[in-house]
Amino acid sequence: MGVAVSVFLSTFENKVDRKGRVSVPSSFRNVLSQQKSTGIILYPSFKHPCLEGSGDERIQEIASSIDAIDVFSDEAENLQTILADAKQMSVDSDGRVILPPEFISHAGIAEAASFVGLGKSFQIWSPETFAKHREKNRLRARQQGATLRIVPSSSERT
Amino acid sequence: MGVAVSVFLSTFENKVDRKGRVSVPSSFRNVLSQQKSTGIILYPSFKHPCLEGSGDERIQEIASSIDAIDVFSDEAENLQTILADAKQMSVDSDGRVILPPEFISHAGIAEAASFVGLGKSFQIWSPETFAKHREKNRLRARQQGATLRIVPSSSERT
DNA sequence: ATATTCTCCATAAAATTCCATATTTTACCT
DNA sequence: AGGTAAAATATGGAATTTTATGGAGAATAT
Repeated sequence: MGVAVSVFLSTFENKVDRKGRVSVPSSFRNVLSQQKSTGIILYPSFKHPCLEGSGDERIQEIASSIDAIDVFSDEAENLQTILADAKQMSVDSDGRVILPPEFISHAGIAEAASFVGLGKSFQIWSPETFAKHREKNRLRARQQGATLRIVPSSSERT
Repeated sequence: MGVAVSVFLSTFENKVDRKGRVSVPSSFRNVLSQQKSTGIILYPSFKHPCLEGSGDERIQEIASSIDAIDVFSDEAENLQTILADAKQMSVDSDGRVILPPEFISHAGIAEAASFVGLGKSFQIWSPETFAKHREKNRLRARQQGATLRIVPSSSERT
């Protein structure tokens, strides 16, 4: 396996069996193991009908972010909601996770699930729903294209 | 091989076999290895029917850029679209990459692919499509009188 | 005991590595 | 400069490994 970049990248569609099992894309598993994550954290997105996922160190960052902001702000409540709804899922020896029923219905997932890489985190969508979402985004990105401002990373990595 | 320049330069046309494999021009591979890239990042262009390519440190920059801005902004989602569509492809021991089916159809590639050097990055086109694109660009440049301001690159990374 | 969850195994499909060869480029020698 | 040998490149195909996925059996809890 090529020495994968340490970010969640690209989109993969995998089947969900009747037990709610679905394979985590192998490249995602590589990122997770590089992050030394034992499992993955999942929580329903409050902006979209999808699930947000990440290695378990990411949730630490979210937790710290809460302390850094006004306790009674909307943002604080949003973040607290994340923690309240988040679940730690284990990845089995075959590289699969089990999506809990609440999560499946929140994302409207049926036969299959799309794992969407977003860098430091990823999302899980119903493939059909994601297709629409992606179209919308691509259209807007094309119009705003010029605003894709890339920060020249001055030495990332640890 | 001449003292390799550190930018992607010139245009090369190579054949695509039925598995989607295509040789990366050797001069491009030199640039990549100089950047210490293990593979290349590819994603479909917003603007054109072609693929954008670069060394894989670029994706690191995009991922960091997302963290630098408001997570829920349009801009963040624009950048995320790139990550969701991007793929890291490894260059095999024979210097080839595999173009995934979605990419091939986005660029309308069939028998062959043109690698077009753009300096810091490159594009991959269907040769026929690129020929037309090139003509159009030439024409417009002639009409508008292309101007180019050179930025005196003060120490261009190592 | 029964239902639910977790492990383990089997297989098909897909991706990756390896090998062979033709063509081109570069180096070297006379 | 010309010619030849050596190296590098591009390209096709085969073999091997990895991944995804379905199902059966073991463990656990109710």
